Amino acid sequence: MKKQKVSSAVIRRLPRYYRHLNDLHLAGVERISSSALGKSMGLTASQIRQDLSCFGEFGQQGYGYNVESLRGEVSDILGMNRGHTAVILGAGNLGRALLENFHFQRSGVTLAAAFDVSPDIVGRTLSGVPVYHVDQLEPYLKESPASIGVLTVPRGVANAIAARLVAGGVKGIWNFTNIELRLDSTGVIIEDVHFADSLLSLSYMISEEP
Amino acid sequence: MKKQKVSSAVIRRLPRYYRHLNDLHLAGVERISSSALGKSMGLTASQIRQDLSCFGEFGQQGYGYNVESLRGEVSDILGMNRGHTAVILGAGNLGRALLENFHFQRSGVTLAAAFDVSPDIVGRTLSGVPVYHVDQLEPYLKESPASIGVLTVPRGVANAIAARLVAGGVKGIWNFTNIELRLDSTGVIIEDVHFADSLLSLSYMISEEP
DNA sequence: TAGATTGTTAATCGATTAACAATC
DNA sequence: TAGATTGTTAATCGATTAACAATC
Repeated sequence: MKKQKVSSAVIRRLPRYYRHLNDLHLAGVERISSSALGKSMGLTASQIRQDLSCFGEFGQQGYGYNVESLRGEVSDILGMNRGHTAVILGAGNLGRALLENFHFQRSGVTLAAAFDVSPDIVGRTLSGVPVYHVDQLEPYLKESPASIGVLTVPRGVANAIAARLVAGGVKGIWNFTNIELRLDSTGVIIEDVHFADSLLSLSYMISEEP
Repeated sequence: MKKQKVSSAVIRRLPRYYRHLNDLHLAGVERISSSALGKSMGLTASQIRQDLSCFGEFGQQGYGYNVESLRGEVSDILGMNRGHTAVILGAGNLGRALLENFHFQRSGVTLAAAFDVSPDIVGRTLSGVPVYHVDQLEPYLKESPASIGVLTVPRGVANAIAARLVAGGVKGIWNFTNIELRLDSTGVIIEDVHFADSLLSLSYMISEEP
């Protein structure tokens, strides 16, 4: 087990490893070599072995990797078994789509509550998740700490709500607003999902040749 | 103007440049140097000049860059003025959230139509966008070509619908399903938005220290 | 003119790939 | 045992940073 900083390129590949290993497991595959896994993922065998070696020695010479046990290792590495909990801030269209459709539990995260300001939904329960008024955020987090805040509020209040989440003790913010949060030096991790950036990259790639 | 392949690292930064330049413009800033822009974006001045030099010479010694004109250049590079059109496949929760909330036009893309199978919404118009039955996809695209297909259908039908989009002539697929589409050698670009991967990366990053 | 800042070339750094001894 | 495949070290490749002449 090495104890050097893991590069962000590796971190970005870990969820893909998990996804592929899970699919292989569901398909009944028991063992796989780095070269076979590489072929199916579009990576080199070298890269896979190099990546995994950041975290331990999971394979066996002459055999390869046991799919189920490697999947377990990767899920541990990803923190899927840490019992992370999340709260959603903003139950508008996008917040609700996530709440009702995205399977947090499949990533090992328990979605515990949602917060909004609209009287139409505050007090209701959506897909088993209670919706509270944003005023209740601080007392709620005091009682039920959460490690992740999902930010799906309007642009204008994003930074203010983010600051309250940080004060409330979350460790990470999953940011769906299209602004860049400024929370320097708080140690809180921000993971951005910038739809517009993604669409613009696609636009660039399909625009190249005439 | 160099004519060498632009690395994907640069492509990923282009939308951020656009976003920052747009904000600066809206804030009334007229000119900016690479070092000032770098400071505000968390990049080195060198990197910004290096990135921009892939596409042309947009600055002036001793002065820097004109914000408005550089914003225009970047929007051209990104293909925002190419008149791209998009269709959404799948008007369930996520598809509808995109349709009703995401401002395609701000990325220079016109959202022309949505397709679904549910009798509840086929035939309706949501946020000005007509919803047709998926059966109509082929005749629709023949009549009104689209460059981008937004894929928000259930996992099970994703590959089949993607293939139909490709056959219908789209140049890119904005993929929100959590599978990896296999469209090798069609030349169609796939841009993935994998929520689960993003959340798992965040989970990893907040799980490191005990 | 003097100061500022570019575009570009060279140097450095980091990530990917290749090679191979170890060993199941 | 022989074949397969690992983990790791070394080589290569690419991306970022630094330096600087050119020039507004």
